[in-house]
Amino acid sequence: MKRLLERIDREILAAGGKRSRSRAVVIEGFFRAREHVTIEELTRSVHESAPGIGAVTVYRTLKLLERLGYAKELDFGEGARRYESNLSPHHDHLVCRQCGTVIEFEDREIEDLQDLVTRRHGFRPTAHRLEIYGFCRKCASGNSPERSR
Amino acid sequence: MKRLLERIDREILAAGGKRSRSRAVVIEGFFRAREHVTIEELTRSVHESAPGIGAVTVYRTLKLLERLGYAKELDFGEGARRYESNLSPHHDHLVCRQCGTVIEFEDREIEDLQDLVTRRHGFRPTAHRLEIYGFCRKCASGNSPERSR
DNA sequence: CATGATAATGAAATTCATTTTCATAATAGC
DNA sequence: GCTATTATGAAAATGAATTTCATTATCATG
Ligand SMILES: [Zn+2]
Ligand SMILES: [Zn+2]
Ligand SMILES: [Zn+2]
Ligand SMILES: [Zn+2]
Repeated sequence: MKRLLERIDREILAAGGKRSRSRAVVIEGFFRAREHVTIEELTRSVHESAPGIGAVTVYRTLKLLERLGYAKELDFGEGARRYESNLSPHHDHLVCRQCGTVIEFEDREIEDLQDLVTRRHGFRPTAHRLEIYGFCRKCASGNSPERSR
Repeated sequence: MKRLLERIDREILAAGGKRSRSRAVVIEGFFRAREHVTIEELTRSVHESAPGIGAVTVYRTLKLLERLGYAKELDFGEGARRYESNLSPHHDHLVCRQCGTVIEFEDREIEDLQDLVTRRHGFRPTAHRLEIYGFCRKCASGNSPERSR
């Protein structure tokens, strides 16, 4: 973690930026937070140790991390974006509409078929999103837990 | 088209709704519009023949069509939703980030693999979205046309 | 064809996530 | 330390979508 934060700091400096305490707190908070976190959730968690940090800084810091390639913006159609760290390899998502649980999956075959499709259309892909919505095992089986997020 | 509009009218009546001129104009406009239309585009096109119709009615009518199963809400991450008619069979989208062109595709294998994935996780799927972003043939080859939408 | 009940409309107001503005504070490099 | 520049946070602005509400249109019935 320390290494990671130092590396990001160096990249910010190299890009003409400056270090800042607030931003460091947000970045560390982001990597400690669970995946698929909303700005609002992250802001609240950051406020526990640093109440002075404005939500705007959280917004700005996540945009920055995204630009640097460390964060990925997600949109599960809830009205507010989520972010996940981009350290783990590419994956797609199963999103439970009942309890909000998000299951990550990676399917090499699907990815390969996507490449075939784009090639067939002369399309040069830069990114994709595959989300499957529905009900997770628990919620599908009737004993639906509370919506946890 | 006439048949379709009558059928929708009947379904609205059956559901306790009433007919309305404005709504009929919006619905017809929607089915005549090109696919993947935004509310703003549809409102503008509707205004050409019926300037009095408020955008709110367009919003409401598309929500209604969605509830009845005739329209599908899309979100290509542009900040405004798009809608497409739900008459054609399921398909997914290639979206060009340069010119906005949207190519529809349907890949039985990908769909089947998605089913496998969900089953593997005990997940009961109700919907999915697969969008591949990048550059269409024209834009990838350099002679990038203007952004058309 | 009234008439009363209910649904639909449109303008304006509201909501809510996100972005922008701007005055102030912090940081880097000298 | 000094200066130039970047970062911050509060407040304001933005913009899509929704809600409110007074008015209008539509339906069923007599
Ligand atoms: Zn994928
Ligand atoms: Zn994920
Ligand atoms: Zn599909
Ligand atoms: Zn489509």
